[in-house]
Amino acid sequence: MPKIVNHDERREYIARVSAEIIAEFGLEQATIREIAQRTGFSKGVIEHYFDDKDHIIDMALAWVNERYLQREARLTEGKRGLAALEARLHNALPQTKEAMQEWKIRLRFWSLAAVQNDLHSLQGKRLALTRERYALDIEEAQAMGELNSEIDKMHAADMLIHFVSGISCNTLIVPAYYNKRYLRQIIEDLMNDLRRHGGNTMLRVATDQRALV
Amino acid sequence: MPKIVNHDERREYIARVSAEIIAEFGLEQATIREIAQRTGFSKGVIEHYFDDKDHIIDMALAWVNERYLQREARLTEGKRGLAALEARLHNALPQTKEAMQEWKIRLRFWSLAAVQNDLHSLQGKRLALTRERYALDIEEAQAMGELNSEIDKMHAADMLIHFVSGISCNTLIVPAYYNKRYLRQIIEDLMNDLRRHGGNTMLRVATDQRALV
Amino acid sequence: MPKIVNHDERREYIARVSAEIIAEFGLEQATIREIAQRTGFSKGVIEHYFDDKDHIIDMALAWVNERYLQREARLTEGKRGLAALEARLHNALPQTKEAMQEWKIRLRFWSLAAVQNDLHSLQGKRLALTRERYALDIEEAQAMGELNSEIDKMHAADMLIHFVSGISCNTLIVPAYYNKRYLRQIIEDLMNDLRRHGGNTMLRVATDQRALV
Amino acid sequence: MPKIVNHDERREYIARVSAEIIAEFGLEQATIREIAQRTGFSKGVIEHYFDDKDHIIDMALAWVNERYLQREARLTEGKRGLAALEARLHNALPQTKEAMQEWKIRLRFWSLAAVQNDLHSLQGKRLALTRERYALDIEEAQAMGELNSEIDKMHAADMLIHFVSGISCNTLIVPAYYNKRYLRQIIEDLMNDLRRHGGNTMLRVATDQRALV
DNA sequence: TATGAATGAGTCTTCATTCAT
DNA sequence: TATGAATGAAGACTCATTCAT
Repeated sequence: MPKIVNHDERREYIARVSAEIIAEFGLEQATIREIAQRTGFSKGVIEHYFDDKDHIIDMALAWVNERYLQREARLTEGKRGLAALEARLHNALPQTKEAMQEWKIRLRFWSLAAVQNDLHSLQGKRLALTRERYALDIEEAQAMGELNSEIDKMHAADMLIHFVSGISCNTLIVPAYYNKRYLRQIIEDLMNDLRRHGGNTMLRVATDQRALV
Repeated sequence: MPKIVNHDERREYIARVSAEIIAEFGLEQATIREIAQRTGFSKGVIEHYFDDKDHIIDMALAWVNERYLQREARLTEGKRGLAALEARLHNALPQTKEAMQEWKIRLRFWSLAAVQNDLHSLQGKRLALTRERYALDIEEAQAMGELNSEIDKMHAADMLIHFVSGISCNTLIVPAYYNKRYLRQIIEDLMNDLRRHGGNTMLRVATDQRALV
Repeated sequence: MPKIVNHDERREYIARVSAEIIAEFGLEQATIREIAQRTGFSKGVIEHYFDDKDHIIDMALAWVNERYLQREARLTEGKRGLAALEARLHNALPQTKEAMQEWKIRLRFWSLAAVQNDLHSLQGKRLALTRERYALDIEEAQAMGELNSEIDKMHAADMLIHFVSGISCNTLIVPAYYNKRYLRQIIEDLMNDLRRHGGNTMLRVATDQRALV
Repeated sequence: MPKIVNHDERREYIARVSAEIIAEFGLEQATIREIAQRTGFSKGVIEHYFDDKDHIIDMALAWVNERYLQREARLTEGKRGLAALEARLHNALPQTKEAMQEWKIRLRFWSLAAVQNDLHSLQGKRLALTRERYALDIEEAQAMGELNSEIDKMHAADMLIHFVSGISCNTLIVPAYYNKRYLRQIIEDLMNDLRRHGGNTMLRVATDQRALV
């Protein structure tokens, strides 16, 4: 009998290492050789667990998304309405090494999806799921009287997503400017605005703040 | 007597073609051979005008940004305050083939900058310039009484940039969902909100609207 | 207590499956992995019964030849002279799925033997045996008065073998042209010629000649 | 200006060397690296002149066929009827190093075509052309009174092709048995038979038959 | 100034084979 | 006896870059 290996575990491990390489050096550097070296396996082993390079890359992205979702689930556990929304935002923005890593990978795949139409449907599904989660928070917040009930939850969810996407992208490319304090403050402002004015203003949130940078 | 050629013109031409390839097929497909073929020049000529491949790519990005800025200048000419801001937003969002192309390239470079720290300063400068232009519109709008004077112009400009970045990214990867009508509506909503409430609400903007998609 | 397995049976089974793969997809596709998958055995088992890949391939060819010979024996049973010869020809030509398969494999090994001198002796022996069987039919036909006794049986056998080889090769590579009806007709013509003219023809040409080899 | 290179010439050279490798060691050994080494070019040069490996192999086969045809044209020049046919047969059979080489390559491609249906049409065309050339000789021989006019020229041509194919295959795999003397004798016998009996034999069998195809 | 010939490093992928379990 | 994990060599192919002409 051969050595017993947990395939899923190993696949996950390889996917994780691949994700790390992508986040640290870029997709181009995530060669099979590099992955083999960093995992400590030989090239053949990598092939053993994955059909081809694309498969590895897909799994790396899936792994990152999965980690992101699990963290979100953990952080929002027991929370509802604005509290859940706040946790969700904190989890999404690149405030930690992990989230930063996720955004680097996500951004790389976005740039891929931008020129490969066959990826639109996959990205569309992922986005729709995220929108649903945000919308649910808003809906609950409305039910709990935390938010103005006139707000269109789907649209608001979309706005939040755009916001999160934009901030995160800009944080990645100019991290010195949009630092952790900035991100924390943004979320705090946003939540304060939502709590105090029921979802008014967004643009005004920073008026009573000191310089951020 | 050597043939007279306009170096800058040729350089620009090559940069433009490179940008087109990147936007259409991705950075990976923008090989020197492909660029040579599409421009009609030989590989040697390409090299003659550029140090190496990175140089070509840099110029392609610069060319795209230049085109974007010139278009913005043209569209905002004679406008001030919210009118200028509106023109700026219209110009930025991927509503046209050109803007779409620009975002595809921009996104690709962001994903590069996300893993190459040496690009941060360049991107930071570009971002700062954009922020300035937005902030100036806001300042003028405040001076003209169009906007609440309590608004922090730099922060508001940042918020707008995040917004624009996020919407544009999402449009690129799920263009069927975030279509042109959606983009137009978003800008209209935003401007209405700014005009009516002096910069309140953002999240509420869509409550009195029909479904967007 | 070890599991009891019939080694020869298993070896034959593996050889048969390998032969099928070779006939259907070519020798290159007959990888150990593919053979393992098709047989349902693990790669290790395959190796256990065969020294290496060459061994498998050799056995596949041997298996095909064995099947061919057994079918010939069955079809010629109780027949002598021209009747036996006719059955032999029918059995050899690629008129059935099986014979077609055999020729595909044979052809592949011929192309191997053509560049590997160490295979000449093996192929020479196989050919000699075939020549013997054909020659025996001719000898019996002569004894029975079916064929002109002046015919050199070895030479005639050779001619028939060349004929069969050539027709079969051409049938493999242009099956639409040399279809089953064509093959049937060829054999019929040949037998008619032999029966009517006693082989005064192609087969007789060498009768007044010295030994050739 | 770069070095001027005659592309066709170089392509032909590479094709020739590839053909030599195939004939000497087999198709599998005709790797790009080997071809590069034997031609004295680098791997990149090979790529420069050919789209991919298949292209090289195709050209190698084409080159061999071309050489064969040109030699045939040279040898049959000024000849008609049976004289031309005899020259054609002499040219085809593997009596020389060159012809031997050609058959090795031809055989390898036949074994490929046997399992790749997409090659049937190509092989069919080549075969048809050969059949035409043989048929023309026969037609002229009939016109000149050398051959029985009842002979169906297309069928006779086919028979000759089968014969040539079969003899050549067998010569390749058992060259010690079917040596040059054997081949020479075979042709002599065949021609004698045709001259003396007007082809009342093998070639005539189908005359009183319906169309076969 | 311009060409494209030439190079060789690097990529993914396939595979026979070995071997620990 | 049996499994499949692991290895590493070798294949085709792509590409930026160099350089003679």
